Amino acid sequence: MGRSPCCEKNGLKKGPWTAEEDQKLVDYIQKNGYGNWRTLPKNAGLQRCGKSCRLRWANYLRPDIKRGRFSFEEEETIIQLHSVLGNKWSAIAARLPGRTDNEIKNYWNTHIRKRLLRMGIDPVTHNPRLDLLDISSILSSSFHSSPHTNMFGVQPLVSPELLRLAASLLSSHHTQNPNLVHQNGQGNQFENPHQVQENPLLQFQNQDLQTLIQEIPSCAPLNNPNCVPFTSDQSAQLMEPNVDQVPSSLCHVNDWQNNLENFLANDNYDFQHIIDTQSNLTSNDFNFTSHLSNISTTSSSPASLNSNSTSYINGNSTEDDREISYCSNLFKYEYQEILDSNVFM
DNA sequence: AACACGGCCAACCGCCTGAAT
DNA sequence: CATTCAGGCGGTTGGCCGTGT
Repeated sequence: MGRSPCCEKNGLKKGPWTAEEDQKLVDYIQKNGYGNWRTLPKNAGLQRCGKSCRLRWANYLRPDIKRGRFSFEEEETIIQLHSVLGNKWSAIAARLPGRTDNEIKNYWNTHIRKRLLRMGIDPVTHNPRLDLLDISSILSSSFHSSPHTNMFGVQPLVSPELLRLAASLLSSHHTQNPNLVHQNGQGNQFENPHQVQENPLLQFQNQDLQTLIQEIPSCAPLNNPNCVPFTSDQSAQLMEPNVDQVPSSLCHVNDWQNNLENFLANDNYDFQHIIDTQSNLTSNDFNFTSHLSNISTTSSSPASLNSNSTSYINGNSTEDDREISYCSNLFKYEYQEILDSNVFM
């Protein structure tokens, strides 16, 4: 025989907890501690099963739970951890003090996942969505002549061809590096060892990519101490028509865009050489920036001004601003991944 | 004011693993 | 060794609430 049943399951209450039930549970745990969820409800005078009590305590009543909106740093941490751990919410929660797995799971499904999809990023693989590449290809063909936005309100970050190449390179790198393989053991959907040998990007030189990564202008880098939440004064300043008053720690989106465009036009990086030597690539493959042009024109948040696409990038800004930051960092991250992999050796 | 709709999130469901018997 | 269950986890649901019409 096995263990005896923990409790009589008939007649137990389900559904939302009342304040009275919460108080009973808190009082009991404060006096006796928790651990034996099997006997706890009976001892605490609750008509609930132990499982329900454990969940209520862990997700809501625990005193060290942090409430309120997720910070920019927390959000970036979730995205980065999810790219490595997948849907291991408890493992992700273990690295975010005060946040529960349930809360992170809900936040992912209601906010982050949708935003990644809107950005054309597969929230499962964190790679560009292959199902959008054909659409992106059509839209990017008129990239130079007309800065139109696509159905998501943004320009493609990179060309379809480059996305495909990056995706295949990343997938080969992920399968080579055990630290980047999901814990559930599932392989990357792009896994194909032969792609590495066939990929023309392999002919890029290490120095070219290193130069590219180092010189891409930064915007709101992760963990940058200068990227701090808006104070009320700063928010007020952002609403003022005189944009010269904006604190220097904030990066004006137009400045960032101009910097990036200047960089791309700079002779320091010989794009033409790459284009000339790679028959699969064209000049369109190196246009990254105009997706910013339609950002924040409709937002009424203090982080944005409503005219002329004036948005500011800092550590605690609007969802649009977070998209810019994430796009930029994702772009740099992808190239760093390519460089870090040993496929050039 | 009434209704419809969609977003959010607390709580439940079902499965898996390891421990107890 | 087989059986049974507690605890833990991820997926899903249903009700509440805000917003739009």
